[in-house]
Amino acid sequence: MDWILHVDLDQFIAAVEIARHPELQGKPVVVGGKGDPAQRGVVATASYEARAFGVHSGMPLRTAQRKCPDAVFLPSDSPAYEEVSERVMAALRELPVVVEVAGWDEAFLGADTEDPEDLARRVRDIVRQRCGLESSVGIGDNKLRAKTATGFAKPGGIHRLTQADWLPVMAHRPPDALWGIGSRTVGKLAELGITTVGELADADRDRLAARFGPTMGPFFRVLAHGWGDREVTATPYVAKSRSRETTFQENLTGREAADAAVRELARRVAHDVIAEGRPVARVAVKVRFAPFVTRTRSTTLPEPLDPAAGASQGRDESRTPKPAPESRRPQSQPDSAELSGPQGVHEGEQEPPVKPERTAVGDALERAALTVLARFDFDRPVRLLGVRAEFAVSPADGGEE
DNA sequence: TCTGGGGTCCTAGGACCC
DNA sequence: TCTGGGGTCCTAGGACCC
Repeated sequence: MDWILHVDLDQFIAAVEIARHPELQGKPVVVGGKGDPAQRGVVATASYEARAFGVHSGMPLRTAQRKCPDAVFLPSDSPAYEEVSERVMAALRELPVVVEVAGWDEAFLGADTEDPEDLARRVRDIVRQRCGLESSVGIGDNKLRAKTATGFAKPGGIHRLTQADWLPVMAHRPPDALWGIGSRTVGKLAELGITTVGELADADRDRLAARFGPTMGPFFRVLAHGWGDREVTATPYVAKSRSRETTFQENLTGREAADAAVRELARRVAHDVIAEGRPVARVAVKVRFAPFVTRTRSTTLPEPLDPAAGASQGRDESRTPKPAPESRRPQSQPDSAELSGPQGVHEGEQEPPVKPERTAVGDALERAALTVLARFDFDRPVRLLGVRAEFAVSPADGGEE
């Protein structure tokens, strides 16, 4: 029989840090931001010992320190987590299952087995043996139920949830117990008199459609019944966009500071885009003004900017005074490595992760981002800036679906 | 609770075209 | 001149997830 398993690593990021700092075992550990609770940043993951003090993901580091003054604070080190994550996924692929990666610390497994609990034990064993990490496994007859089951399995357990026990288990819970419903939707549902999964399952489709739109409304009802997708695919995930953003330790004031910061971000995005080698169709800029108002503006490039195609790109030639220094051919190896002037690094700002090399794609992305940025008013202090590049949809994977 | 960083998908209005 | 209807693209914003 076909089953779907959902594996989720327990306190993943904290567990990776504890594995390489064994002296932290058993202590409250909080990972996030730059690891300095005095600075702006939020908790990425807290160890179970820290959670006992009320610390949880998304909480400002400052707050976490107030709740748990003895916690050890560590900076977030994404390359390290990525590497461990890949080892975990490789371990899972040793089993007779189809592995669909669903994030750094989770995956869906498709399996044909008569004993899914036994398979789940083997999953936990192999992840522990190969990577030294604990995990929890949900078993279901579709992805939603497997994923939901994992919540009941944690920490370090196994739980099965199917059609037969979905409503008995879920009906009395609030709607945000459902994967895909968050606090905003809970509020709007409450206005309709819907406060539980059971009530949502019985709600009128048309009423939901009128409130949430023709797709989302009926979808919420479907979720409440625990209905969903059973397809597990090993096809690697292909990103639709790449972005970089920074929250400044001190708010920025004035257009010039914003220009400099956006240049730097555009260079970093260009670096990622070049590594990907796929054409960019749109460029967006995000500005978060103090206190916390976020605005996004974007532009479709006159023609897709192709890192594999050398010069000519992006911005309308008419208004770019000089032709971009052509970075001809090998896109993975940019030519003249030259810093872009007194690049706008502010006070305590970021480690420069990659030297901003000058490339045709970088130049074009920078110009486009600056043009979009120029459409904002800078009458308020800025706490965050971001630049995003959206890839052109290739005919091959585009169109349908 | 003074709120990170990296993503995805849906909605809705306006422009534009036939 | 008081006026239709449909399709598609572009843009901004909202919501959610890890």
